[in-house]
Amino acid sequence: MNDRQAAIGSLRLSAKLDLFAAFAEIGRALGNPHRLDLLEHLAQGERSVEALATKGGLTVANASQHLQALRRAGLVIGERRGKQIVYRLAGSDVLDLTAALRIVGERHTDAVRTVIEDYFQSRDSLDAVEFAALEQMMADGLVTLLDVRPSDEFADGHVAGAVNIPLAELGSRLDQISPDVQVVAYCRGPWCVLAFEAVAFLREQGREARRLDGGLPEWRRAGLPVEAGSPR
Amino acid sequence: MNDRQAAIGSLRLSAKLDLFAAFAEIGRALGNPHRLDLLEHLAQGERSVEALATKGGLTVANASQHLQALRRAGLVIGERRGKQIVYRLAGSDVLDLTAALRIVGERHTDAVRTVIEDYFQSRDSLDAVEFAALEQMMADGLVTLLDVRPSDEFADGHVAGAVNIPLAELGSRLDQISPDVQVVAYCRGPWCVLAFEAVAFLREQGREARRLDGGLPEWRRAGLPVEAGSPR
DNA sequence: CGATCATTCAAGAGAGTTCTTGAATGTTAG
DNA sequence: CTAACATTCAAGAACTCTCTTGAATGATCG
Repeated sequence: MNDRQAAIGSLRLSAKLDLFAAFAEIGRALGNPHRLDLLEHLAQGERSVEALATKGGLTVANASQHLQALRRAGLVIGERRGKQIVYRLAGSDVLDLTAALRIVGERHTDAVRTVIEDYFQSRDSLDAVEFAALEQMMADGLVTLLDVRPSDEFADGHVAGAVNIPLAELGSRLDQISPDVQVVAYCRGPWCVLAFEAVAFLREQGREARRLDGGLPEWRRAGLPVEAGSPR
Repeated sequence: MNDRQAAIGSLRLSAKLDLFAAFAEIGRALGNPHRLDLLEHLAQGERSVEALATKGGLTVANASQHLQALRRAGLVIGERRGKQIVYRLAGSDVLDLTAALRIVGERHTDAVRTVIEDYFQSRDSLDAVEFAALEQMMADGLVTLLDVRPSDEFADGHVAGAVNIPLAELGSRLDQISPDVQVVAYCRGPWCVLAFEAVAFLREQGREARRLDGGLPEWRRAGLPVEAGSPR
């Protein structure tokens, strides 16, 4: 029996480390800002390596390497489609994982609060509109729903009834937003900074503006209406 | 307006990278097998640095460094209590995060399946007993619930009605387990290898044994009865 | 079938992580 | 106040990660 006991002991240690090493690989994949950015873009829909590189501000070779790290961790899947390789999230549980990461970050990490407060003086801009509240406001005609992502992403799919004004054009197209109703802005996800900035800018301009609590992936996942088509 | 536009642009980039860097720090904290092990131990209850170092097979200085990485990421909290510093999980959302990590690992990472299959030839041992099923079996008197953690952890808190036989003593204390009823084994959590090995060993010995789907932290979190006291 | 395009591979410089060792800090007990 | 104790800090060696550059692969198009 002692041989078996010894075997159990040594086996335990290596099996445990191997198992934890596999989980740690997923953790490491989440441990880089660019890779989190890539995951956010992939949460919008599938994308080619080149598209992801452009959106993420990376060289193609570098983006490819990050995507391979994500693939090894089982977070994304790459599939050849014609000349390109198209990546997508490996499953909806990946969204759950990033959401869990976000919740821990929001609650416990001073860094996150500090970053947000550094850029947006008033805490009000943190106060987000829930999906259900937005639907009510839209039904009542009390709101302009503003999608501040770039036009190509809007065209690829957006919340039904949203108007697209990319953040960069917000200043010059302010006259296209009725001053009489509140604005609710959204972008790629709950951490997407575009919406924070749009809200900050609109408030500076004297508009009543708030952020939507979540972006397109969360909206889609809640089974709420999404439409696609060319931007205005 | 153009100044403001430019400001928005540059701000956007740095704010985004800062935010994602904060989240990535949490990811990195999850990106090391020893730190995942420490989190599993902390999920049992609060522990001093020395206790964690011993359980994790680390030097005290090294354990301290890992714990500080976890603390910077907002995953654990350290509090001075007398001469010692006692660490605990920063919140229940940390359990949610590790659970999300586990789910992605189980579904998508070949490495996890490979590791498990390498050590446990029969897939049956993966087939875990749910909490509700266990409660029914216990009510019917059809089961021996076996806690295979070391005695000190058992004494610190365990599932009500469980019997403690640490894995290392399982061979020599086999006669203390009735051969007439099924055995359900559990340990520290869903990835804890002790229970896997106990099940493998018991099956080799011709016993009917299965793993509980979760460990003490999950049981406690489900609001199910926990008792503390000295081991037999 | 050769040209072109998208992606991956390979190698290397620079930065960050991990673990070890020994000293420093801060708290308690006598 | 001093000794003992638990933890943290600091520095350095070995290793891993990240990004860049240029070449290699593999698919499509004419």
